[in-house]
Amino acid sequence: MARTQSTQYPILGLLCIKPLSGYDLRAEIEGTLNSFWRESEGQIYPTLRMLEETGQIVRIEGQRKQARERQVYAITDLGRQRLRAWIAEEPRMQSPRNEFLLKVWMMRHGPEGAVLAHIRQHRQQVAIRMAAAAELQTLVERNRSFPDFPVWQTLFRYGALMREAELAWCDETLAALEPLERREAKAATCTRKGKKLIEQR
Amino acid sequence: MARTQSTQYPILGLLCIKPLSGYDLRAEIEGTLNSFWRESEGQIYPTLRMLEETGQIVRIEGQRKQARERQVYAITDLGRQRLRAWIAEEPRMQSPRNEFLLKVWMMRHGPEGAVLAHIRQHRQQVAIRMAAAAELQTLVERNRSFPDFPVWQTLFRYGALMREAELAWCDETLAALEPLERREAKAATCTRKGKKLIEQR
DNA sequence: TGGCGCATGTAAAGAGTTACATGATTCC
DNA sequence: GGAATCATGTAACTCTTTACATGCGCCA
Repeated sequence: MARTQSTQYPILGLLCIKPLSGYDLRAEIEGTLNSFWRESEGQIYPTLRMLEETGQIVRIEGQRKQARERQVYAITDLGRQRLRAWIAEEPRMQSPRNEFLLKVWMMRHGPEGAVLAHIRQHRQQVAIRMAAAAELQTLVERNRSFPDFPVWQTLFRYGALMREAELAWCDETLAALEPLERREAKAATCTRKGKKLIEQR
Repeated sequence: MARTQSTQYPILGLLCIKPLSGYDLRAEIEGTLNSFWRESEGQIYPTLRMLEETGQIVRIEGQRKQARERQVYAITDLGRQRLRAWIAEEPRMQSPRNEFLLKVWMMRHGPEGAVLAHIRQHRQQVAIRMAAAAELQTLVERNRSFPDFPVWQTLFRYGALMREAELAWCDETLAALEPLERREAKAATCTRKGKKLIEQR
């Protein structure tokens, strides 16, 4: 048995705000939840069908008569109930799988400077996300009166704190490891030269 | 097509340090990589076999004659080469899937106080991990002369920075949301009473 | 002799990714 | 008429999880 499916919950959560189509859901997850949730295309439509079959959502627009007609779904009381129960459960901690840090950990087994380049690029990507988040936040600021506004604020804050910490780490680490790698690169070059000489004998 | 398998790389990385058995690998990943990598039990042994078949590791102890005999593996030049190539590739960013933050985002759709309780528990777990990391760090401090020591230091630092930010966020958020939820709980109680009266009519 | 830790493995099932196929509508 | 965007969906594949099976050696 694999773990239980989690795709359904962000869908139910979004439908709590207002009825949406599969396409909308995808855009919404991509656009506003993307800092802490991702959903792959091939997962949304089957999940919508499952949720409809189990009575947690209903189709309120589009009868699937015409092909590719826009289907809009709304959450039902049962759906709201299920979501409520899930929220109350203790969240399963995402066991992390961070390729970036794994590569940092192994940096001495990779080509010279490769991981330092990864760190520099990571720093840049974080900076870009930071700017994007700031932009999104100013957009959301207009809905100050929305009841979810305070919670959204805390999530922006979460992202900001993490990204700040990440940037600080990148700077620290580059400062600490760049001179080190340069020194080792020199040493390695010497060794290689030495080896070559020996092999040439 | 799913993404390419990543289990093999932490295994190769650990075997770069010294030869290990499947059991050791599991313990090592659980014990020292656990802040940024996880590996499920059922994945290690099949991966070891695959790596052996493709010549990236070799068995240097245990002939599989006796059942359940300890099998120790060492990395080969080919394995080292493959690992090197993988490290040089740009790391794929982990698209996040954070149930905890998803529940925070939906907190108004869950039972009163449930998510605040999650946040309090989260804070506690982070504090525990913080202490565990500090302990591990003092242990590692003894190997100052080890060539990987500077890199390990930066990884400890990464964990410390993230956990600090996480704790700060928990405190901030609890301070911001606790009074809010109390106020809303009161309002909701009034509403419910009102509804009941109406239904009793 | 019975329990615990070391140790290696297998099987089933489902979750999730990727890539592709198809068609409607809008706008130039 | 054609390109871009909106929109729904399927198929193949494989990774990962979970739970279980097996057996050795130690030691109280």
